[in-house]
Parts: sequence; structure tokens; C-alpha cells
Amino acid sequence: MGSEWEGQWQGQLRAKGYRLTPQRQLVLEAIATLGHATPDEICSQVRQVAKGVNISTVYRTLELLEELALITHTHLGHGAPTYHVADDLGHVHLVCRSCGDIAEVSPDVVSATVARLAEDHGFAADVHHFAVFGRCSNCAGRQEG
Amino acid sequence: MGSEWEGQWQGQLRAKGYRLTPQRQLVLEAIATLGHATPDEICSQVRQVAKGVNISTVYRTLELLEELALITHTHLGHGAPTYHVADDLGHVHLVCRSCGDIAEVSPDVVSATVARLAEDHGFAADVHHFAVFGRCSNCAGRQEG
DNA sequence: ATAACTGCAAAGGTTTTGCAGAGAC
DNA sequence: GTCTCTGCAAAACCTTTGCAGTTAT
Repeated sequence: MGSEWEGQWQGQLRAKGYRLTPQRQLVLEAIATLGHATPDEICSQVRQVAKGVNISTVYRTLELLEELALITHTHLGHGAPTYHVADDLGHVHLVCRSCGDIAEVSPDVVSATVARLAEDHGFAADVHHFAVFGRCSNCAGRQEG
Repeated sequence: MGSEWEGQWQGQLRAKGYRLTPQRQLVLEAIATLGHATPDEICSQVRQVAKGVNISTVYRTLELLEELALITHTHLGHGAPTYHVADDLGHVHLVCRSCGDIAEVSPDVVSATVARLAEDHGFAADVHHFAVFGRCSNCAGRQEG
């Protein structure tokens, strides 16, 4: 697996008094592999390699990795948030309320809004965190009020 | 309190085989009064009028009212969603990740994005449901990576 | 050796569900 | 009288926390 970044964040960990452990590497690798996944899904993925890893370790690691800005999470609406690596930029989620389908589109479509929020309100919008709800093209024509 | 709409949705209820009950009226009135509130807050408000109302009744009623398109909910990030009446259009939430502050701005700022989503992806974005995460003007200057 | 990390298990908060009784129609 | 709705309680779900043992440094 890609191991160039291993040295990179090892330094970040130590600088803050944290330690490099197998579990932490596995969680980060699992997120990179899955693209975006819930804590539970990440835990399952990790357990395929290291059987004994506990869900609470996953939660603690997610909090840590997010603090180091290595990952971020997105709320897709219902229960569990999804996590992904921080340099996996490049998509905005469109969540369909009817069929539940989740589409990914270019962050390009929200750039105008991001610019206006910055100009008019001094608000630095987090594009990673965008989750847009509505009705997808499949469901749009079907039912309407 | 405004009671013009009482007759309006009573018909909708009956058309689907549902019934009009005091609890359902109280929940809808509570949401109208509070503007936007969590299920728990709504329950508290309702109990000021009718003491015995149970939280599970509130949840069931929220689901019903949303099905009738009388209310919608917004996810502000963490746990509980906030509910508001469907005709309470007119604002988009800006949630600051640092201080937790929630600002409301005109839906105007997202109109360009909504238009592009419709044109490019046939996606009917729900403006009510927009919740934008990021960093507000107060926190923006303070800390940066 | 010290201090952080892990697994386990229990607790926390939020939402859902089963059921018997109450109530609208 | 029928069928829906309510309140209660238990369960389910997601997440956090305390603690004792383990491990990196």
C-alpha cells in the first residue's frame, strides 16, 4: 500500500505527544481504501486485517485524525457520518430524499455560493462538508406537490 | 393563534385515513411558535399546554407532518435535527465549526448553486435543508492551518 | 519506567418499536 | 364497533467514558 505519507504524519503525531500505533495506521488506510465510510464500516474494514480492534478505538482514532486534519467527515442526513481522507477533495454529495441515492458532483457547482459567503458574510465554507438534500433527476419527474 | 390552516390540513389527514388529534395540533403549533426546534424542545413546548404528551408521540407526529409536507427538518451537524414549518422559507444556516454559532442568511446566496444543480444534474435542491459548515468571520482570522 | 494507547464493558443520548388501553370516526 | 392513536416501557442505534492491562518511547 502507499507508504509515502507514513513518515509525514508520524512527525505530526509525535509533535503533539501522540504515538504511532498499528491501529491508527490501519484506520487511516481503511478510510483511504473505502473512500468514504461510517465508523462502523471503517471498523469492519480494519478488522479484516487486525481482528481484535474495538469500535471505541476507531472512534478515538477518527477524532485524532480529524484533529490532525488528515481526515474530515460529512453528514449525509440520517445517522452515522461518513469519513474520508482530507486530500480527497473534489466532490459534493447530492442526497435524494425520495430514493436515498447519493450522487457525487464537482465542487465547481458550489463555487459561486462559496465565493458569495466569503464576500458577503466573511464565512469560510467547508466544501468537504457540503451535503445537499433534494430530489434527484430520477425522482423529480415522478411526484410533485 | 392562527387557526386558518386548521381546516386545510384536516382534509389532508382524513384523505389518507389519518385522524385529527389534539396532540397533532399542539405539535404543529409548537413548531410554528418555536421557529425551528429539536424534537425534545418541541416536546417541552407541547407539554406546557398538555402535560402528558410523550416524546414518542412527538416523533411519530413529526414523521406524519413531514409526510404531509407541513414541516421539514434540517440537520445542523451534530445530533438532533431541527424542525420548522414548511412555509418558513427564507434562510440558510451557516454553522461555524469553531464556535458553534449558527447564522441565518438569505437563500439568495445559494441560488446560483441551486440553478446549476438543476441545469447540470437535474437535481431539485431543497433550499430549506441547506446547512453550510465552515468557519465564521469571528473565528476565521484567528486560527489557520 | 513513564505516559499514552487499547480493549472491554457499561453508560449516555437520541430515535424506534410492541403492546394494551383510550379515543376519533 | 372498528380502526387509529396514545402513553408507557423496552429496545435499538450511535457514541462516549472509566478502568485495568498493554505497549510505544
